[in-house]
Amino acid sequence: MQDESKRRSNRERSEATRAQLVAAARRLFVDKGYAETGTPEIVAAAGVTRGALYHHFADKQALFRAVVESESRRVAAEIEAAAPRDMPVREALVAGGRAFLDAMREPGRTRLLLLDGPAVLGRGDMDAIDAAIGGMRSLREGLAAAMAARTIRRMPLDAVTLLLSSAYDRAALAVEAGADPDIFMDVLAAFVDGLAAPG
Amino acid sequence: MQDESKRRSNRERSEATRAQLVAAARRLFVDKGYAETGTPEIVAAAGVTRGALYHHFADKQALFRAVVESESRRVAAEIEAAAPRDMPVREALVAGGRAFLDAMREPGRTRLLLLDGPAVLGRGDMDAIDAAIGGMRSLREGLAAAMAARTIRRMPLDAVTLLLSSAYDRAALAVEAGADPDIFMDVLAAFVDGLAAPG
DNA sequence: ATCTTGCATGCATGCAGCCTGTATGTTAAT
DNA sequence: ATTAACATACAGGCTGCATGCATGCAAGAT
Repeated sequence: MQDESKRRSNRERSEATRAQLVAAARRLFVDKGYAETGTPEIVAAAGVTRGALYHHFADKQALFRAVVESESRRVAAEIEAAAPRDMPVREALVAGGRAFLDAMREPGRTRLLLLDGPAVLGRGDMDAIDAAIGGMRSLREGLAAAMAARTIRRMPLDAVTLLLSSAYDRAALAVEAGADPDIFMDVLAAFVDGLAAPG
Repeated sequence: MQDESKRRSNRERSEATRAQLVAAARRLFVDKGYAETGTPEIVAAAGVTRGALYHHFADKQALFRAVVESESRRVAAEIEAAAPRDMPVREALVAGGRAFLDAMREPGRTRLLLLDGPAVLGRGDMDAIDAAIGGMRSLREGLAAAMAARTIRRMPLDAVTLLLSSAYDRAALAVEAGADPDIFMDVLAAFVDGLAAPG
């Protein structure tokens, strides 16, 4: 076993420190919320000092943003794994929705992405993150495909995406609060089917 | 002009002080957000001291809750004025939705009720406020009437209410961000019509 | 009816603890 | 030698509480 804690390159050190900070921050932000979590607590959990934190991140909010982006990426990955692009459009929408609700049951995700995220980063920034790397991107693509295939009516794509995405978000919150996922899946499916093209 | 600033009864003093605190807090919470607004700033704007604030409210969060409840009541009042109980059910749903979007254009309401509210008070408390005194109560009643009249299908009422309410919320945010209200009204109407009972 | 007496209410001030962001110092990589 | 990666120390601000004071108020005594 050669010495692995010393003689690290700067790149390695930075990446390790950043990862530890993001991981520790995620745990604490999830457990206590953004406002109630102090940077002294975060750096203690990460095993570094506040100097390291403010070397790698501009401020506490920037660290939070890193946590949110990481989490958003994971949710999107789970959705895309469950609803690949070559799946039939309606089936993909249902499977993607189901995967989203499942992914959001991972503890802390609703708090990070749906409660603290919008309040701390602003709705505009959260929408940008969601549209770029989050689950909303998948939904938008699915709806676009469904419109192209005439599975659902042609409607303003961005507006439909935003509103449906919002309904999915609220369903995730309800499920975490103890509601039955199947009931919400059914209602969400009814929403989508209600947009079906006539004929 | 008789002396009106002195010799106030205790009740009058309390109500005046509370009202000034809530009004000043509302302005500042709207302008800068909950976290960025300090109690020294609030009491200065209200013309009182921090002692008065902590005499009337348990903490900063309790003051925020008072602001949110007041705002929620006003939104609900506007909705009920536009969609009285004796209106035909589908018409009432549309009129109520329109009134909600209009009411939410009052500056600051989206921030108070849709961004800071859930983060500061928690989704559970915000849902409780919304269901008890806010716009969600009207929506729930409208949907219940529509189901009873077979205007829309019979579905789990609470789930439908929650998801539709969430879509309306997101529409309000989009409108405030500059989107065209008519587009979102159309999409929301399509959602409701998609739930129409067959036949 | 008025007066006094005791208590509760409404509020002001000062304090203790904590947190954030920055500036400065130190060690290790390049 | 120069710079990156951190550690430490400091300044300012904020929250919640504890204490102190003045006024309203209720009830009995006169």
